[in-house]
Amino acid sequence: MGDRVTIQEVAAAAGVSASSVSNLLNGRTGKMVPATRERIERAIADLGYRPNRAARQLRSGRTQTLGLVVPSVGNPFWGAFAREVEVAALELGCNVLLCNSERDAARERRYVEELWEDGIRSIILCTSLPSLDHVADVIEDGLRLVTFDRPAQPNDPASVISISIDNNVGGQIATSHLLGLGHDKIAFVSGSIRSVNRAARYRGYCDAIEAAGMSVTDMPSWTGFGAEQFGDVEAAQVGRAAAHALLAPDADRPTAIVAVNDMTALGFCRGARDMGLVVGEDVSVIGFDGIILAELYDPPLTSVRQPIGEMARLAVGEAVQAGARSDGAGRSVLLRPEIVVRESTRPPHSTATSRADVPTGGSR
Amino acid sequence: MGDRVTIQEVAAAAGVSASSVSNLLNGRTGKMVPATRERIERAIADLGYRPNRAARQLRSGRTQTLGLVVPSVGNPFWGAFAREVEVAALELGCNVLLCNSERDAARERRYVEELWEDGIRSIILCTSLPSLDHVADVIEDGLRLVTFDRPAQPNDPASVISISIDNNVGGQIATSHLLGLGHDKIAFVSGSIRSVNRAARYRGYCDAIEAAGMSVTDMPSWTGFGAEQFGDVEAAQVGRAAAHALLAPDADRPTAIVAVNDMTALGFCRGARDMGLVVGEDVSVIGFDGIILAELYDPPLTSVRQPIGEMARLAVGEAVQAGARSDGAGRSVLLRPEIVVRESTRPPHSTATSRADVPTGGSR
DNA sequence: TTGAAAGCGGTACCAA
DNA sequence: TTGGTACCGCTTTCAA
Repeated sequence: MGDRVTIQEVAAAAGVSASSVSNLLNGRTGKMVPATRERIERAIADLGYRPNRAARQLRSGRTQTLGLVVPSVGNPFWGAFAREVEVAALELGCNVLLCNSERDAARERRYVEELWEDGIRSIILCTSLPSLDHVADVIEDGLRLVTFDRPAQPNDPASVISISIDNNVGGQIATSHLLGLGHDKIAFVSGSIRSVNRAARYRGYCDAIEAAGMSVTDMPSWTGFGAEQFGDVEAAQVGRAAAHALLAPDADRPTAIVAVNDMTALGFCRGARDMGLVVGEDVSVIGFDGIILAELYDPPLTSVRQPIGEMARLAVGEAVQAGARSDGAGRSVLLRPEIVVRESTRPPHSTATSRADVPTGGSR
Repeated sequence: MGDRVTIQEVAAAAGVSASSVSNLLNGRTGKMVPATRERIERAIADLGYRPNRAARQLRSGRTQTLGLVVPSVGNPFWGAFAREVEVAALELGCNVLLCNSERDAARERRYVEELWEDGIRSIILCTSLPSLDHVADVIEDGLRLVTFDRPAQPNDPASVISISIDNNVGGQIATSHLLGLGHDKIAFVSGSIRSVNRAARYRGYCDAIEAAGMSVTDMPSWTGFGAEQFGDVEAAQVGRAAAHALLAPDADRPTAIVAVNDMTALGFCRGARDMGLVVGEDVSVIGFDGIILAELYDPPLTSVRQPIGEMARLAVGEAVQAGARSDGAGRSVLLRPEIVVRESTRPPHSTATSRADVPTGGSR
C-alpha cells in the first residue's frame, strides 16, 4: 500500500516510457520484445504498482465495474443472487456496484443513469417492468444492458440481453404438481402481477388448470392487493394477508395455493398458522425461487427453483463481454426451472396423523 | 443524458469561468454574487450537466462512494443491513460499493485495499475478527474505517469507529428470558465463537447462567463445529447439526437453547423437527438479530433484535463525515439490543395442548 | 518496437 | 469575487 506508485515511476524503474508500461497493462504486448516486457513486469512487481482507476477511466471512458440493480437485497432471493453475481464478476476481474430499486421505475431509471454517468457501461438490471422505456435513452447511448428475471419483450431495444427462467413453464410445473396430488381448488397468490415474470407465472398456472379440464374462474381467488403497495420485502405480508382472506372459515377455501415466490409462500404459511391450520395437511403450499429458507421452514417448502448460480454466471458473462461480440445483437436465454418437492405439498384431506405425533425425518 | 456536458460548456453558457462553476459545485458559494450563482445554476439545469466523477476524483482524490464489506448478502441479516446502509447513504448523496468477505480475513483485506486503491476513503467493515491488523496499513494511510457488529478492542487503531449492539448484554437478556421461564438446561449453539461478537454473546450467556447460581459446565453443550467450516449462509446447517446432536434420544437434552443468530436458530428448529420434536414445546429456542424471517417462522421465533436501521444510519454518518470532525479520534457506540418475545420460547414441559389443536393467533 | 506529447474533465492555487 | 492555468495518472495517437 502506502503512497501511490505512478506509471511514470514504473517506467523510470524499468528504463522505458510510460507508453510501454501502458501497453503491457492493456495487453498490447504483440510486438513487444520479451526482455522489455520482463523489465516492466519486474518493475511493476517490485514497486507494487496498481493503476489508478479514476485516471484510467477518465482517459479511456471504460470501467471495470459492473452495475447491478436488484429490487432489494433485503429479500433473501435477491441477496443470494447478488452474491452469486459478485462471485462471477470477481472471477472476471470486475467489481460490482449494487443498487436497490425497490421495484420502482423512477429509481431504476435514476440508478441506471447514475451508473452510466459514473462511466459504467454494463448493467445487470433485475426488473420485471413490461417496458424498458424508462432506460431507453441510456441504452441508445450504448449501455450494455442485461435484464434478469424478465424475459425479452417484443418492444425491447435490439441490444438488450435477457436471462430468465421460463416462468410460464414454472407456473405450469407448480400447478401440475398440485393437480397431480389430487388438488382441485388451487388459488394463485401474488401481489401485483403487473410485472412480466409474475404474469407469466400466473399464465402458467392458468394453462395448467385449463389443461386439466378445469376452469380458472372456478378457483378461489384473492385480489386484496392488486396494486403495488408492497415492495419485495413485504411479499411475506401479502402472503399472510392472502391466507387470512382465503382461509377464513366462511370462505371458499382452496386446498392448495401456488405462491408467486417463496417469501409470499412463507407469509402464507404464517397466515395459515394464524388461522389454526397446518400447512401440508389442511392446505398445501408451493413457492417459487428456491431460497435457502424454503428448506429450513417448518414444514419444508416445496418450491420451483431458479438456478441462480448458473444464471448469475451467464448474466455477468454477457454483461462483461461487452465489446467482445461485435454483433451487439440482443438475445434471450430462457432456463428451465425445476421443482423441489418437500413437505408443504401433500394430497388433499390427508389422512396422515398430526405431525406432532409423527417424526417425518429430514427432507430430500 | 446523451453526450456528456462538460464543466467548460456550462461555464460558457453561463458566461463565467470553469472555476466558478466548480466553486458552486463544491459549495464554496460564500463570496459569490447571487446573480452569478443563479446564472450558473440555470446553465447547469438547462444543459443537464452532471460532473464526471472519475475526473473529479482523479484531481481531488476524494470519492462520493462508500465501501461496505459484509460477510455475505446471501444472509438475510446482512442483506437487510446492506439495504439500510444504502438508504442512509443515498440520503447523504453517496453511492455504496458492496463486497462480500465470507468472513475471511484475506478477502477482507483484499477488498479494503482494493477499495482504497479505487480512491474510496470511507469503509464500513462488518467484521468480527479480534484484530484489525490485516487492514492496519490502510488505516494508517488514512482510511476512515467504521466497523460494524464488532465492539472496539483495546488494540484497535485510534481512528477506528465502531458501531455495535452490546452483545454481552444481549446474551444475558436472551438467557435470562429462558431462565425466567423456568428453564435450567440451556445450551448455547454457535459455529466458531472466535469472532468478537459471538464470544461476547457467549459470555453474556455464561454471565446470566452464573448469576442465576448455576454453572455453565453443567449445561449441555455442543462442540461439533468449533472450527470455521461454515460461512454465514451455512449458519443454518450448524444449527441443524447441533439439534441432531443435542436432541438425540440418548443425549443430555437441553430444554432450551440460545442460538448465536437467527439463521442458526432457524436451522436448529429445522433440526428439532427432524428429531420429531416441537419447538416451543419440547424445546425453546431464542435467536439473535431479529431478521424478518424470525417473525414468519412456525413457530414465530423469539429473538434479540438489532436495530439495524438506526445502526446503519449511525455507521453511514460516521463514515461520511470523514473530514468534518477534525479530531479523527475513534469512538465506540454500543447500542442496547431488545428482546422480541414470540412463540418459540415457553416454559419447559409445557402442559399446553398440541398446537395443531389450538389456534394461537398472531404474534405480538 | 518504443517514446513524446496531448489531453480526458475536473479542482486548486494564485493572481487580478 | 472571479478567472487563468497547471496538473491529477493514465491512454492514445503519431512520429521516430
